[in-house]
Amino acid sequence: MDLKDSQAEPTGAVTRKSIGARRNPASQEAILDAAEAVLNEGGVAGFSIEAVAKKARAGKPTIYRWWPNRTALMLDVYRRFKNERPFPDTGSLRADLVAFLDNQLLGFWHNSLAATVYRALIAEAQTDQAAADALYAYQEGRKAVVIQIIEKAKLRGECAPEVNSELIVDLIVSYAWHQLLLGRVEAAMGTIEAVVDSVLHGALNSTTR
Amino acid sequence: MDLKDSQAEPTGAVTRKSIGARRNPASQEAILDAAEAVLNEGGVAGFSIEAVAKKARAGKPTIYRWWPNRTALMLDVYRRFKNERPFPDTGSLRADLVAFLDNQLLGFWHNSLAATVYRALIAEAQTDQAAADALYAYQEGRKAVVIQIIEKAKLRGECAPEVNSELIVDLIVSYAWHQLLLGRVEAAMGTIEAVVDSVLHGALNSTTR
Amino acid sequence: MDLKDSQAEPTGAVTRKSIGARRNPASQEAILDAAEAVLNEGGVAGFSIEAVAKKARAGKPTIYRWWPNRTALMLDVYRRFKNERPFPDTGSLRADLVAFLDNQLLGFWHNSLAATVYRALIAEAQTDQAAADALYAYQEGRKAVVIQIIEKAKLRGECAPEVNSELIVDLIVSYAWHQLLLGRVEAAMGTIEAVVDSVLHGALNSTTR
Amino acid sequence: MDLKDSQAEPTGAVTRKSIGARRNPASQEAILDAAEAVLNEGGVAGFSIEAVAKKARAGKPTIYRWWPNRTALMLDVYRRFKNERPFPDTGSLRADLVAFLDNQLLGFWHNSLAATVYRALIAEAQTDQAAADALYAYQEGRKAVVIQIIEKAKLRGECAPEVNSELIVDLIVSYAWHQLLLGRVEAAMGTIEAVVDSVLHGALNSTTR
DNA sequence: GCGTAACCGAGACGGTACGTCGGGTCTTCCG
DNA sequence: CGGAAGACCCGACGTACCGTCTCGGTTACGC
Repeated sequence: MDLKDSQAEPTGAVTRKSIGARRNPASQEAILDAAEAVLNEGGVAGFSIEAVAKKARAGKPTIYRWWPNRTALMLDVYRRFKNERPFPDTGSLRADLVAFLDNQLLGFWHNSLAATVYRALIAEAQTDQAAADALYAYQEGRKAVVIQIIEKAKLRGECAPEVNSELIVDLIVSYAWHQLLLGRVEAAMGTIEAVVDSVLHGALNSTTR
Repeated sequence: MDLKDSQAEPTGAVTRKSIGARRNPASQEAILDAAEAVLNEGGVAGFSIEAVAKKARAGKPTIYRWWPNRTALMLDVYRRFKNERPFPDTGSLRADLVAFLDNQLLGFWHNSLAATVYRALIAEAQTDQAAADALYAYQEGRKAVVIQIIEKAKLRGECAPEVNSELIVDLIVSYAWHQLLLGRVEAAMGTIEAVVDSVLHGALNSTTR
Repeated sequence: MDLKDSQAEPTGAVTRKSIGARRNPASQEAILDAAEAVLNEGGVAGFSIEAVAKKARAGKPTIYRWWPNRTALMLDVYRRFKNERPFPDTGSLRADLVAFLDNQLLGFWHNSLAATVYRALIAEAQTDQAAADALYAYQEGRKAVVIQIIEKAKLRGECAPEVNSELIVDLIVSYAWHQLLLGRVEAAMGTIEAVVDSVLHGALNSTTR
Repeated sequence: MDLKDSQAEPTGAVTRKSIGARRNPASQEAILDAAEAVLNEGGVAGFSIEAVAKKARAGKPTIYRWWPNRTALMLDVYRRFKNERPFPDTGSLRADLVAFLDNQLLGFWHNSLAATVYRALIAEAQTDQAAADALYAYQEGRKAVVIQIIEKAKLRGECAPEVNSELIVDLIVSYAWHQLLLGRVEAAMGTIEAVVDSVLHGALNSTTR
């Protein structure tokens, strides 16, 4: 957001030449910047390799050389957003799950281009198996961190030992996806604590258990 | 599934003429049949108005006359699948939720063209606001039934009164969507009971509450 | 040459719609006009389907629908030039051959876009067998007329009966091609009579025969 | 035709390193060999600098360093074919012209890669002025030899003194070009003597002169 | 009972974007 | 400095669909 102003519009002065028989990082940056800008301006529709190439002042073959399809490019754009906000592990499972849902999912998507990109990625994955695989792999990595946190909570005795950690994470991630895909991220921000409490306490009447 | 064999392949003999200044039901049927067939053969990708028109031996304007865009057409295709399987209300919340997840969601999608269509619809909704609205409205109607069931469980004392019914339904629907969108419906079939139990009992260690 | 002014530059007002499920002559005219204009402006290099489509305000698929490749399009452009100048048959073989070389070949190419197009066609035929075939067929038709004239001269006794008429025509056409391909049409204009005389009288010293 | 076997297919073992700050003849040979091979395999179409570079295991800049464009490279390829077959000067104009047409032109092109290269050169010259100039110069040199022979025939009294020698040569060369460009070299082989006789005796009925 | 309005199949139209190919330039790294 | 390598920008290729349009023909309805 700070140094891509020159590529935001093709000014004619930013032409990048080859720097020899190796990948030119400036071009890759410019392409990712342009992809981001295109998504920002035109939304998911209107995202095309052609538009990105034009905005980046790059040739289409240069894009196809490094990203096999638009999905891969979008995934890279998304990865650049990967916030490095601290993921606390506070010692409280509830606080951790709230932070997960807030910082890493809904809150990360809220008011952010990231939501647009991720929605597009999921849409793409419905059509393109490669996209689906990439998305799945990416997501498994994200989930693993939270699974570890739940396992720690089990050791602390905070969490029931028979609980399937992955299932818990899935429930939370699923909820976030669902709201994202229905365009209800903002509304869902207010439900974060209620969701976590639901997942933690369950629906049954504890007096009757 | 029973009377569309003749349109499955354009045999040349099925040409439908106009029946006057009114909608020809045969054409509409043929178009929906063709749309279904195209989805069956080519998956979500490969679904194009052009392909449907060709398969249905219909003109493109005939399609556009009755469905404003491909999303509307797909939604109609999906509606034809709307299963009328009994939705029991057995008196047991757990059994009802399992049935919901099984009959209405994952099990309905399992081994079915419905999954393909629904995935496509969700993908479409990411781009097309009209699709998103239609999808949202459709889904709200489906959720309402289950919300009522939970409310009944509250009255029975089976479910805690402070529970947000919609949230519970959302958790279950979200889980199903998530698995659908990742192409993991089959695998998810085996987790149905675990999911319902998770939602019902929560993750916390009940001995420490 | 008379009614294509509006298409010469895309003015925005000339958009041609479909006129139903059949070829739109206006589009074909506009495309040929545009092709001619592109050749006029950019020469043979710079002639691209893309440029023609842009200039004609036509979609590329519309061009490809009717002309399988750029060669076919160029050939059609050339055909439009086919001058309908009278081809005399004056009763004098020499005068007729001079007129052929002058009106139909070198003179036709002189100071004309036709030369550019024909050179490009010949060049294209070296690469593309379809172009070669089309060119050959076109040329055979043109030659046939002159062969008939020579045959008449034979009947008049003006031409030796053992002469191979086609060979005579070939010599003259070949000479014209050669000069065209070397870009020497203008210079060759001055040699027309000498060439015809050479072909008619031969090189041998008649006193020694 | 004898030492280029190793470059015919890039075997991986033939990489030529630099030999210091001067032109590496092996590379030049390899490039010409590769160009020839590419022409042989893919014909005129399919001849690209890229293909030659790949086949020769050379970098594109190495080619561009020594040949300004593809035309120059093709011209060099053609020059390597310059046959040194004896050009007789038998003392008979007819025999000499037949030999010229046979040995140097049609017969040289017959069943030969030379035809392919020469056709490509002519095609290139239609687009590229430099190619046209080079081709013209090359051809003038070839013609000069035959012009001398005709001049000798004039001195012998065999040829009419008022005849334009260059024109005679042009007629013959033109005929050969024409047949070459239409891909009719083989068929034209059988017309060689008839052509020469036509040029020598002319078409007019000698009894009426 | 006859004109007309709306439907139907068909397919051309102007477009946008796709993913690929090759052109000619440039730069690095190695010898 | 020569040469291999290959990335770079660019422009054109030929294809697939989009959504619109007009056609010629076919009923059924309303005047």
